[in-house]
Amino acid sequence: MTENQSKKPSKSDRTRAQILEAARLLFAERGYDGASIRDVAAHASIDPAMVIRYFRSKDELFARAAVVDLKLPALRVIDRTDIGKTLIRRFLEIWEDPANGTGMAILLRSATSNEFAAEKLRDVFANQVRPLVAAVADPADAGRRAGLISSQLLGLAMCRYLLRLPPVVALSHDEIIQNVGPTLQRYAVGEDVS
Amino acid sequence: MTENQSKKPSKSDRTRAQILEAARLLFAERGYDGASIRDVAAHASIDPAMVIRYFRSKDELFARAAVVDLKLPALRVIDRTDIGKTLIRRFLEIWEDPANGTGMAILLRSATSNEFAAEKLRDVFANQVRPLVAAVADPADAGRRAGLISSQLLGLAMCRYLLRLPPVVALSHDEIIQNVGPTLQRYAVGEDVS
DNA sequence: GCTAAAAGTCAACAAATGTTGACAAATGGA
DNA sequence: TCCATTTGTCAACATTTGTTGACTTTTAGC
Repeated sequence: MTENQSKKPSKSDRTRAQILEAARLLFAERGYDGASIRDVAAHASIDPAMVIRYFRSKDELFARAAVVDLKLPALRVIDRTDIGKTLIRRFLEIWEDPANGTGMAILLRSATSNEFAAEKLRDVFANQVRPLVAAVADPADAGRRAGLISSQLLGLAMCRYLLRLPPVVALSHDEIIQNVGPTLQRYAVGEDVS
Repeated sequence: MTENQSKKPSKSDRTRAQILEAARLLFAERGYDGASIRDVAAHASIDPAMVIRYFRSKDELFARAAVVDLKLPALRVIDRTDIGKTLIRRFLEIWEDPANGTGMAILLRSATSNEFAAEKLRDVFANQVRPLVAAVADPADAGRRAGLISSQLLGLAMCRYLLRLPPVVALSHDEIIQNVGPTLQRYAVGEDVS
């Protein structure tokens, strides 16, 4: 395998990193179809052939670029009445953090027209949001509750970061937390959620 | 203008309609980039050149295909305590109606990577959702409230119809109305929304 | 039935795309 | 210094794409 021996930061693993960085930027801004290998190469000041040499194909490059780890807080240890606010607060942090925010943008930007991205995005919510909800609510309801939470979080991200709907862009963090927090709180542990 | 004189259903305006129907179907399923003119032509059992003849370009074809009218009910005349449920109920109807649902799918599917679609989608919420909210809430807050509502509706549509997140797909209409209704109600007229 | 306009067919274009292979330059250990 | 491996460059490929123009077939009024 060509995995890191964790020894040499040698020479042009840097090239590899530059390509990946450029790819993440462009995939996040333009989506899978909109970002060509030539665009990525130009952005990394490198030859298009190098992109293929380092990553075997565009699909594989995209797979390497579309990495996300929400690092959601364990809801078990937080105040049960603050689940909603904690969730939305953490979510905003993720989107603002260049590393994770870019990953989410990459997935969301391409998920509507790229089955791989769609599957990856479903995975994120199935493996990172749902188990988290299962820890605080009846596991039998966890799927539905996680689905509802996902719909609100994903819609907010769409409106604010991709679609850039002006009134949603204008919201401050505090306003979002105050407004969306209660929604998530109810979806997570509300008794009226069937 | 080549507008209908509302006289002749003559001959191959039908071709035009077939092309448009095929285009709407494919744009809704695969997005702007994913649906080629040749695909559309094949689906309409017609020559690709005909697509260009009838609609001058792919952009123009897309513009003709991406038509949406939410036909939202006037919130003024409905029970003020039922705004949320009415909204979400109407929204579900739209997405199930082949005509309007397809239009929304076209826009949403392409909005993340096509600026025209994004602008059109922003228009839908600015011109159809916002004024409706302004009729029942302080007009000064209408933008923010409409934005929040949009985020939830759009996220639900993403999860249920495009991303097909299993737990969200599994929800019945009644469950959605019961769960999402209160959220929209609070976004529309809730006193704790800043 | 004749003819002009409409509707449809066909082949080809230019551009963009993912990908490849042959070749040159640089690097680093012996 | 020499040589083998790595790193980079260049030109080209095959395919797909939107689009066009020349041409043929069909239609419809006289």
